[in-house]
Amino acid sequence: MQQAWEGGIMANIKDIAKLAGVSVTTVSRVLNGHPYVSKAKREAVLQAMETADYERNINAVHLSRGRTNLIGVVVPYITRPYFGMVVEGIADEAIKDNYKLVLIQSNYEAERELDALMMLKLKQIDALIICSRTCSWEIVDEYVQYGPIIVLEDGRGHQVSSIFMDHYQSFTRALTYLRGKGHYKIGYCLARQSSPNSNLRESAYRDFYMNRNEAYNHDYMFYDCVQLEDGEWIMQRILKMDDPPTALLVTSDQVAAGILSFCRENGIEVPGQLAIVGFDNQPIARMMHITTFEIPLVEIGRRALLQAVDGSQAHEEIHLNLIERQTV
Amino acid sequence: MQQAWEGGIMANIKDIAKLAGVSVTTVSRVLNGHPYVSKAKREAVLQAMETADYERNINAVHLSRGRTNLIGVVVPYITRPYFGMVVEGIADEAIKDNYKLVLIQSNYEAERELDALMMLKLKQIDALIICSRTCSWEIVDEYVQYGPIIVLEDGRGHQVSSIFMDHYQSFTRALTYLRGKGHYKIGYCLARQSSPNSNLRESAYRDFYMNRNEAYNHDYMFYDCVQLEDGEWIMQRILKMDDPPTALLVTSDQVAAGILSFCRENGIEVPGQLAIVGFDNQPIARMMHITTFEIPLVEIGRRALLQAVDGSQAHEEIHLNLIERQTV
DNA sequence: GTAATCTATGAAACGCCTTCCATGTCAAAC
DNA sequence: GTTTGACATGGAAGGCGTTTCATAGATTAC
Repeated sequence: MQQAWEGGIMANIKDIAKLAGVSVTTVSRVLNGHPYVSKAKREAVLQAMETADYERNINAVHLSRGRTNLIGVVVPYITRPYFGMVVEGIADEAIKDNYKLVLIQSNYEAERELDALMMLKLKQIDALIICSRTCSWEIVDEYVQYGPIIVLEDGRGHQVSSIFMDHYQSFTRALTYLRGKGHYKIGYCLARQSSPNSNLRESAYRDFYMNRNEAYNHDYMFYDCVQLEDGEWIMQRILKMDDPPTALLVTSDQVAAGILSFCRENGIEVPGQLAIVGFDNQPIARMMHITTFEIPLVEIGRRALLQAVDGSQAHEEIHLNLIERQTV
Repeated sequence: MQQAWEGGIMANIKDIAKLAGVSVTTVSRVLNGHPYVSKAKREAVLQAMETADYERNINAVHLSRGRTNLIGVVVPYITRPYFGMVVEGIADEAIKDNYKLVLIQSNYEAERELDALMMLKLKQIDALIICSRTCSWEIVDEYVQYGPIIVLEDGRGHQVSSIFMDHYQSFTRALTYLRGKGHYKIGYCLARQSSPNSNLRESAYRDFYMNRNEAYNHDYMFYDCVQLEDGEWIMQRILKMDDPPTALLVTSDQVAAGILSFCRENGIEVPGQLAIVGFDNQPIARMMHITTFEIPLVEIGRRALLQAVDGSQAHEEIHLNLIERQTV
């Protein structure tokens, strides 16, 4: 299918070659900045491109090279600030390396993630960054042969690159910190019940109590806590308890903010009656003075992109810092 | 460049044709679900594809078709909830139509937006949705010939599709509403000083006061207000005023939330001392009971994608509804 | 002075799929 | 009994760069 061009037809490399009186090879060399082109011919080619208003057919380049300079990014929901920040970092870095991003919003549906993996297989994207995995490792492992896959969770033991946080340690630290402040009845709010990160956190919690030979209350565990609004039902449930927790580890500042907001409106003193530790250090945590673990999400996004471009396998662990503010 | 394949080489359509004993045309027909293929051959082809673990080279398809099923989306910052919600809508709808998104974060740099326009020209994307424009109309107009361009602002008079809000009317309505509540000293907080949407709002403001032969105070106008944190400096400035505004039109719920939060912490009564009207109806507005104009951002994103796919030119105007809560 | 390099250049192969056009069969229509 | 149209199938012409290989003159090396 020929392309429209002002006054005729979109020029292609052949036309340019003819116009400049050289071979297509030479034009290609000029196009790609290869050496071994005489100054005279280079100029003739540039002139011809100018005259014909030439633009490379990028799809032909992709076909020929077998690469697209496109990198896939899978996020469950782009509206969640956590993922927004990661994508921001990825996008910032992508520009520098002349990559573009293909955004795949998975809604945590395996099928959509599979779609993204398939794009990698079909070489529509050069690499894939999975910000929160839905597919099983078995499936992901099948696709590593087609290109770099980067995950934001502990990927050691798999042929992927990964950049992940020390959730076990952070949770342990948070628990110790709260214990130091006299809290024994500590609850937590997680996002997905059985995500890799959640598992890590739950083991940290279990171990913390087991190591001390103490029992813990299953009512203090909340799942599917992801957004502001979730603060409300969490607190409603806590209010109904005979023996409510005195502290809450909340793995998203959004949820922490929702909880805190509810408390303020309902006269529940924070940290007096309820201490709150958030995660992420999002703007809202700063605004509401929430004590939280800082996660350098933008930076993580950047590094993920670099890993994607680099292609060599690596595993980076990120240590989180606790920022003490006013909710503990 | 041949592709690796288990035990040899990635099969291509020719291999399949040979394996199935048919022509490549027939294979292509099966691949694309065209009619006029006998059941026997169709099955033979499917069998062959199975055997050879065939996958189409998507880049070849793109080259051949001159389309990529990719749609570009330009947003200044993906972390801003406003754009996050729009992109969410776009992504939701894109999946249904089997389109993927290429995300271009412009940071309001014209060059990056130009990059996106260039992708359209090079047919790397089939259409482009510009959520907040940076380039001049002259430039955009040049690129409409290469494919559908959709803008989220009033695009009437240009060869683009557009979906936009009645900002003039909404602002007028908000002002009337506040006046009805006894407010004369009304200020506003805008994002970019000279964006199309801001201009609309400023004219509404000016007209409102001019029509009444009243003067207005230039100190009451705040620009570059986009995120939570901006609430603070806005309020700091207001606190320093001898004659501060009694009401504020804030064109982002994020900023409104920041302002409200500051007020609560500093004993400024809302709406007693300061009334606040937000825009967007984001989750945070619901949580903080902010009176706000609802903008159906996700739905707008959806429609934008539909316009992109559809390709026919259209201009949709969206009317905003005021949601009365507790800040006026 | 001759071998080894470097510089320049182009033909042709390669990446791979879609689609137009031509051809042929078979059954329904008149 | 012939015409018409639906159904089937394949050849070949696109769509367009990149890259390998071959060739040859110009230098440099020893």
